[in-house]
Amino acid sequence: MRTHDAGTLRAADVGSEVTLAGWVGRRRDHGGVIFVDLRDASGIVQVVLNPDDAPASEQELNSLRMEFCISVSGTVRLRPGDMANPDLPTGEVEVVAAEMAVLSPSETLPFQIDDRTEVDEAKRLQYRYLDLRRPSMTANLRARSRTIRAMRDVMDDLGFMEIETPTLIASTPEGARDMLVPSRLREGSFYALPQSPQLFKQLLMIGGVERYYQIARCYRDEDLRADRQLEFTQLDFEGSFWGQEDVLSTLEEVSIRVTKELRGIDLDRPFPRLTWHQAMERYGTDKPDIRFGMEIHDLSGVFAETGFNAFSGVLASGGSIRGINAGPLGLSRSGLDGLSSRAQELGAKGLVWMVTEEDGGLRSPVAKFLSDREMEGLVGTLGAVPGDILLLVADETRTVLEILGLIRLEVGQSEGHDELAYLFVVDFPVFERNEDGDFVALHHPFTAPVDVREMSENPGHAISKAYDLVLNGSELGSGSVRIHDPEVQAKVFETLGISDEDAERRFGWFLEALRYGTPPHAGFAVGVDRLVAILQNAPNIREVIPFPKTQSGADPLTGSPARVEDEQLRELGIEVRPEVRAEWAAGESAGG
RNA sequence: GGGGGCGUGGUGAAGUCUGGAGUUCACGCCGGCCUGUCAAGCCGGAGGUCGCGGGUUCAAAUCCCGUCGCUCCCGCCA
Repeated sequence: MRTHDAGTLRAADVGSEVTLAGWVGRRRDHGGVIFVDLRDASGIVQVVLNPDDAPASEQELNSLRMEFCISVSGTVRLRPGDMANPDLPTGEVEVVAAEMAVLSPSETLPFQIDDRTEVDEAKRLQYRYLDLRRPSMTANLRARSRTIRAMRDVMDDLGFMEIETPTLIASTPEGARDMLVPSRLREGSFYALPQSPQLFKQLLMIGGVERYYQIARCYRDEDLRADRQLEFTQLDFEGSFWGQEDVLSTLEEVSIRVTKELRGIDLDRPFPRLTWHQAMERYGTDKPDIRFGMEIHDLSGVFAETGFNAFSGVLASGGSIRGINAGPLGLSRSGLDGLSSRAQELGAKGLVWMVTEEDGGLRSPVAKFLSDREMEGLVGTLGAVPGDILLLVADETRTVLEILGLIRLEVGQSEGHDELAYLFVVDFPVFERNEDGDFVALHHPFTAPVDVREMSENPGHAISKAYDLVLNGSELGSGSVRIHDPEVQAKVFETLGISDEDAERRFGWFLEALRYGTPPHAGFAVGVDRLVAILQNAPNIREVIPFPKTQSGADPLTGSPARVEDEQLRELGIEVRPEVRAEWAAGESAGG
């Protein structure tokens, strides 16, 4: 149907007879000659429709509109005179049409297909097939494809085998909510869609596979965010006779190859590393953006003897005072007060700002409560120079770090991702406490502790062989050395408060599998959507997912999720509660 | 579950704070002119219950209450 791709034509093609097909990007009708920007997946080339050449009937030529799908046969020639368009890769040439045919006309578009205007996202999703014609979306899809191919190339080079694991699995009520799928053959029972292939890839290790990977679709039924969808894609891999360094080095390989592919730059290795504890202390988060400094400093020593009640009270109750040097932010008094109220929104009692003066003194609403020695200590600890703005929070240490971590991002983080800062965070704790004070696994309960005895005796401080890959403040993925000893696995369940009975019921099959000569193994999962989004400078992962869901989990194009026929429910042994049906009825009568 | 932002011809925006005729700008659409433009240009035209419902008022896009949708964030995401 065609001989060439529109976007590939160059001066070297001059004189060629070509047949192209694609869409009318723009039409410039001069009454006589008509110029059409013909767009296909490869790009754009200018087509000249001259009525003197009678490429089609006059009526057909005049009927051409945006996004008509057409085919054109003609000759490639250099553009005459100085009419080359340097903004187009094909700008030196044009195709003079001898024949033009409308393959498929288009109705007037619901929105313009154009990267310059930002159309309401619900509208874009409703007409996603049109949205995908926009050059930025085409570029994102291509980048995603190249990313996944580069990942497969790396994994193949390293001797990994690609294996598919099931997506209809048993629910293990731990962690995120499972997406459930009712079983017809066993009424009243449900499959779960996997949150990750975790247990299956461990079974593959026990099965002697040694090196597995998969581009795996994963599902978590939790609230959506800019970087979270109900379903998402991970590069999931696992290796036997492997430790942490094998995994991290593989991750470097993958990141370097993908970054080279999409950005054309060579990353240095090894990637920087922080322990979880360092990350929390210096950045107030386990996924620091290290493209900029503004590190958190402990100022409790500076204020040990302070007469400022707000600070001394916090210290007396075991909290701490910490701060960042935000540099010369260029904020007004009201802007600074805005930061204070933002900190309060985030859960701090307050945030104190100080501006460093030319004479080394500090201007601040609380300056009058501070001694000269305290001010000197502040300026010294935070390395402040005149004009620098210092932001302090006093509270329970955990709160202080969290708030300063968030404020640091709000005042310091740059908008896009021109610069890339990959980082490994290692030495995560095995457990954290939930709101009830019970231990829960910070990573997942199959993660190996560094020291089993330490884990039993002092679970709150035990370190695990778990690690994260972070890029520009985003968690790209997590992994760990897994437990291969059933005794250790049982101890972890015990510490988590899972009884032997419970563990046997939920994971008995897995504990049994561990007893048959399980090799030591370790692995990781990289979030493909997040990685591509960052490398493409996209504001959220929906931009790199062809058909994403809205924040309420809906697809405006196909109407999912949707109700089903009562007959379907009956077959599954499922009933919709009467109050839900009442809501449906109310919603239908209320309308819009 | 909670907090913030947004919703105005087909699209994007201004107008909303401080109520006074559906006003304005750009794109698109329809018609006309135009044979070298490339976000083509010029002239003319059509097109909107200002998301929806209620309230206040002589008067509501504008103020108040509720609701729906989209979005960002907190919770949640082993």
